[in-house]
Amino acid sequence: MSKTIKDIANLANVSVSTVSRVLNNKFDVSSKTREKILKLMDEHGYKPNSIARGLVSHKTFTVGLIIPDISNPFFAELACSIENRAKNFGYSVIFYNTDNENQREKDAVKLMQSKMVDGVIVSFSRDGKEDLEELNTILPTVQIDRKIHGIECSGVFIDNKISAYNATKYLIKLGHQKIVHFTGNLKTLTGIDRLEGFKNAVNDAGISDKNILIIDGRYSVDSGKETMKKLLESHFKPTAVFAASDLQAAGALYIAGHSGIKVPGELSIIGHDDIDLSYLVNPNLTTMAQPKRQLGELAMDLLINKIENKASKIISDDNKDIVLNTKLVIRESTGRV
Amino acid sequence: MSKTIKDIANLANVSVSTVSRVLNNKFDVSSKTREKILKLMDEHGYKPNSIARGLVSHKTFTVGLIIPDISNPFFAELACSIENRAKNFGYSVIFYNTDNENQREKDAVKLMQSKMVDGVIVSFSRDGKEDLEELNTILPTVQIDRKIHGIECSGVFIDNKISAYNATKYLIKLGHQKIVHFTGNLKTLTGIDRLEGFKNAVNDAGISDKNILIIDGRYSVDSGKETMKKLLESHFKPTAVFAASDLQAAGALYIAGHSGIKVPGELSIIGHDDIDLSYLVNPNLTTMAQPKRQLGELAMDLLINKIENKASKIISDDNKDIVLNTKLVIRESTGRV
DNA sequence: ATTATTATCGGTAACGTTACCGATAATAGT
DNA sequence: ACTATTATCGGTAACGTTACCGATAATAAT
Repeated sequence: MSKTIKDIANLANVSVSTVSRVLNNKFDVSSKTREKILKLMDEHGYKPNSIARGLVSHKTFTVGLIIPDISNPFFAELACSIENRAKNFGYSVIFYNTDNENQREKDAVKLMQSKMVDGVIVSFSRDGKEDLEELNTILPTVQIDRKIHGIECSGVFIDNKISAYNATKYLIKLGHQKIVHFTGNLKTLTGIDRLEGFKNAVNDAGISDKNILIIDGRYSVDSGKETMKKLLESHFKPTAVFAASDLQAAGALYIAGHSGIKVPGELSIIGHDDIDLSYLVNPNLTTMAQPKRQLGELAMDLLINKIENKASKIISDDNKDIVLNTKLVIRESTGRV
Repeated sequence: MSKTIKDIANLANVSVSTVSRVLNNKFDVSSKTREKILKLMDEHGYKPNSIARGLVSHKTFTVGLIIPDISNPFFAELACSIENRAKNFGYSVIFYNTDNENQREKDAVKLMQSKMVDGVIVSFSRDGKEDLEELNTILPTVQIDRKIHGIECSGVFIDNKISAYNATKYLIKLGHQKIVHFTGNLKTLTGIDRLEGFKNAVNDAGISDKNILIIDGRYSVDSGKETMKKLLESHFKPTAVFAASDLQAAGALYIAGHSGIKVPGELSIIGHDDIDLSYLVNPNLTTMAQPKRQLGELAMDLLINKIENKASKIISDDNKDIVLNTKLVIRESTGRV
């Protein structure tokens, strides 16, 4: 079927070693035979078999990306920048959706090991701690977005506590004294930290517990809709909502709109992440902008470092987390009380 | 480092052949030694090296996904359903963003061949015709969303002409007689077909050329914004817009909103695709809904068929396109003139 | 008891590539 | 002219697995 190094060698009347040498730009081959071989490879459309290469070199130039859900715009953007960055380094990426299910995370770990990827970028739920721990011992691994503590595995994150704190503080600055928080998935540190940042902000502002409400949620639009419905059915009447994600905020906005609640007139809503959607909804969302492209690129850079340091057995400083900051983007969904 | 079949064989005092046999569930091994080996594999955390497997079996259980941009929600959803489906069949997927650049498409083809994937799902621009042709001869290939004609390579699509025709017809039914179309990327058949469907509909309705306007665009939000700005600066005052994608429609909506143009009061807008965004913007978008999940799943099914038929050398009927239909979803962005 | 059959296993080659060690021929050094 | 060096190449083993062909031992058939 497709030509091998052997075929080219026969065609050129040289040994496979020589062909391999021109393939790898080794210097000890005359320019005459090099040209000849190059020409033959081109004519016969020879493409090196990276599977065979991988077997002997123990390098596949492939990295794994294990994320909850690539149809979530936030992760899609991460994936995009990771893939672009990977391409620059000559790597390709194989992705795996976990749907936040631990069994899938386990499967993913097994898969990555079996596929002999050179490294992995992961966003695990806390249930996956053991699995991440295992993965980290067998492969260069970097975490992204969702950190799991207590493991010697660095990553790139944002400071969710500060981010949530600032979001809440902004609401308070606008005069809001009765605020509800739609939490993210509390099986992720991201969700927990945002909750804590929220609590800290209301505490620091001296707002009493009976004037705040915390409702459990997930990061999705559907969750935002459901949570908003729950809120409307309750007797708690807040003037502002801090949603743990823009998707939730958009869902809440949707329900508010269809329930005749004016935003920001009667209710202010602030989201988190600044995905494309946030400035397209109406009113468009005030939110905490994550540097998504940068997150992805830095994660890839960190991974490349780990991979290459491991190869050269250098003990380096690549086990330090990279923590970026979010930025408050003020748009139309928030206003003075 | 990690255990090999040889290690297990030594541990169990058997040959590598025997270990390989239990690994592949061959029947000619006694249950006693099978148990022993299974136990040892478990204890030592043995995981088969799929690279080595792939080298001898010429099967990697990996498929390629070559798409313009995974951060585009439409393709993200396709990718999600493709990956889920692939998982069911025991395959993983490696994805590649082309950014609609032909050079990237060429690179992707080379990559997929070199990585020895078992098959590929592609969404190419028309510039990539030769490359798709080449890919199709060396690997089981199925097209998705964007068809390139004149190649013996089937795929799953929607009927874009009919879909655009119906979208336009709906506008006409609402009484609109002055309509503009924001085209998609005309380097894709998808864009061309939607344009033609639009033309057919206005022609069939007897609307004269001077009452329609066609503006070149791309599928992105930014394109929608720019195109809308262009439209507003022109002297053409339509009562309705048919945008080739929801992203464009959302961009147009954004500009309309910030220019004080009431939608649908002064201008009706209909989009295409029905991504999540469409019902979250305000007013939410009337659009032609694509069966995205189904598109992805059927593409994967088709690919699996091609892969396995090729393996068993059966000449089958898998070179027929699958064409699905879209559905008009009436929401708030369109109204009577 | 002797042969035929089956169950169970081992040995070896192969997949396509790279790494390593030598071998030869060509050139340089004295 | 003779040795030392360099440039250029070939041969072979190895990576981890599977496929194939036998070999042995155990059982069944006569």
